[in-house]
Amino acid sequence: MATIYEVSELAGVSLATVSRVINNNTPVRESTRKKVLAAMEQLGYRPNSIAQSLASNRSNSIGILVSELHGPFYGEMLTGIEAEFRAAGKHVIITAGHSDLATEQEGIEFLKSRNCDALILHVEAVSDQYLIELAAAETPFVLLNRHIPAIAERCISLNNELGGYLATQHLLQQGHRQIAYIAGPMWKTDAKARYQGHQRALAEYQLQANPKLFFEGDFRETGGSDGLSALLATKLPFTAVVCANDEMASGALTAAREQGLAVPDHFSVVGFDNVNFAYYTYPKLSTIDYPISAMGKMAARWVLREVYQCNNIKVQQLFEPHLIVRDSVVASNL
Amino acid sequence: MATIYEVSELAGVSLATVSRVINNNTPVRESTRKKVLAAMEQLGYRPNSIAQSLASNRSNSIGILVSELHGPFYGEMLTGIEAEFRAAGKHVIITAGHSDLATEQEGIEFLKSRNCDALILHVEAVSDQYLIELAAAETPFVLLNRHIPAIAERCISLNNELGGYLATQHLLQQGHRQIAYIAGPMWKTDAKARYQGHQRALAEYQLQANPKLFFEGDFRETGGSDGLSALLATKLPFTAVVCANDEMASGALTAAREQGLAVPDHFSVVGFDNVNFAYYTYPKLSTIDYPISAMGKMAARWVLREVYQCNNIKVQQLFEPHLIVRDSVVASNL
DNA sequence: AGTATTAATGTAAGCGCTTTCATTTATAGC
DNA sequence: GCTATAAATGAAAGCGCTTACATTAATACT
Repeated sequence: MATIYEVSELAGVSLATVSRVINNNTPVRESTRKKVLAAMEQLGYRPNSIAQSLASNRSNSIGILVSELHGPFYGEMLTGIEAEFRAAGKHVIITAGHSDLATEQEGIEFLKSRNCDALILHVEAVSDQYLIELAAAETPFVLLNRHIPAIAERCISLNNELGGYLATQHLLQQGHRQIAYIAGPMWKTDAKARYQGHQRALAEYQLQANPKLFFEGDFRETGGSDGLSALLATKLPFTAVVCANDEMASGALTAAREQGLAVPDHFSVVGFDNVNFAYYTYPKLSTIDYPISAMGKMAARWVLREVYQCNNIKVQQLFEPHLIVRDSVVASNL
Repeated sequence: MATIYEVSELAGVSLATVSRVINNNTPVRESTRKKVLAAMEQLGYRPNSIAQSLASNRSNSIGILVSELHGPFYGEMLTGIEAEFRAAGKHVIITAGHSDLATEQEGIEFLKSRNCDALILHVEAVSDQYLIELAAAETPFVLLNRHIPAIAERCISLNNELGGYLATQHLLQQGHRQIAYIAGPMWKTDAKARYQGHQRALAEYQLQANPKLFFEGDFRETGGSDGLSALLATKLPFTAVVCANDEMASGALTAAREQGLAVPDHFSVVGFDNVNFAYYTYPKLSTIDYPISAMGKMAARWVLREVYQCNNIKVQQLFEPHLIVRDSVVASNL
């Protein structure tokens, strides 16, 4: 593979001149430029981005650390981010942290060691303190779906509490009073905040969450189907279930069907996230819209503005969820 | 950030000795090693993988080019690959080609320029010739879900024709004779092969595909719902629909429901891929299992064997699909 | 034509590491 | 203690590019 040395020899110019043509950032006489470009073409020369990165301490790439690579939520997040950067001529380097402390830290180190110009971090296990210290280091990063007040300027997040509130408020407005809840893992900030919103909505109707109608799930379909089975096993009556995400809601729908119960005839169901398949469940799922693709784009724009000085970009950092009413909720007939 | 120069000064040894400790591949006296490790710890030294890559012409990373970042198919593929490499201490660099010729070529160039030790390519737009020429170059790569005879040793693929055959054979065995077909984009090799299998199964029953009961979809839900609407609009009777993938099957299920038709009561439906949500559709989808996660792992193992000399690894290159019978097919009552 | 100023280009030294070959140190045998 | 051999370590030259500063060439003005 030809190097800049061979191009400079063939074109009859210096290394610096070839580099100026590659980067097109300082003046080069047009006739000289043509000579250099012809030499590159003839030699099939491609700049070595590893050497460029070492020499310039830049890499024109952004590292993205997500919890998982599968599932509609992450797919939409990554698609939103990658589309924004592709339009800006940047590449992304994606790695997964699997909600595990050591793996998340290794992922961050890997991306730093690749000399990424910036990181987009969707991390759950590393501590706030770790991220505050990382913010004091050189590589800029933006946090997706997590809010840390000490570094608020680097956070793109959703008001999860409001989302939990809207889900339950919708059911209360439909007359429901006995509402079950299938939560995400409660060590997760977003799972906790959604439940807090649920409790706030109940409090407005002088109601309290019944701990016997609460199941701590895992944000997966199996968490939803296990959760519904557990709730039914209590024999306690309920007319609605709030699930802390759509995947568990989907699992709950399947479990209900398997036990011969019709949604929303027997009870209503609300999810959270509005991921793509929510439209295709049967019945179509009422849910809380989580604009993750838009948030992903916004994280990308934050990087373009802060790191690449694209100064005419506006960045929204706090997102508000809103209710999507489909077919899985009906008025309570009690 | 400390460099190898500062470590060598603090430890009182040469650069080469520090490098030997970093790589742990040539002898270093134990007392020397301890001195160097202590210096690294004190300085918070982290090797710069950009410089390592330039100096050694290796990167300990594998580039993966997939068509999309969203959707269950790609999520499972990426998860399978990444899990295998994470177990081997390697990192992956993921980029998307979006089934577009220029974007796929840019993606390959990007991954090559990152000095990836190998590439895993799920590409659809670049030509066989392009890939044959790439095979003659330095960077090793393995193709996922594509078979090119000239470079067969680098291909991990599924027998798509057999999959199409099994889907239709199942319906024929259930007594169906009027079978509609919603295809993928027919320029795609896998879409074409699946339809060829469909035709082969029909031929065994002295039947021919009815061009009026054929719709060319796009492998997306909308292709399935549009396809079903188009098929119903023909007013021609059919008792079953084969969809060339599960996402279109899901769209077909939804479109049927929207037109007040019950699956499988009104007609049966078979999909292809067996992606995760096929289990959660209503009714549960009969489909053709496409072991994409296993194939992803196999591609990773190919790289570990061919590039990293992990010689006790067996690699299966041709995968056979098989039928998954769930609830969306019943016997034809004609 | 000469001089001053500006534009274009060249020189050379890294960037942070690896690795080959040379040198030094340690060890074994007599 | 001396010599031969082996082990450990050091010196130095890149890997492919960028870029600061110096030099050369071009241009404008008198």
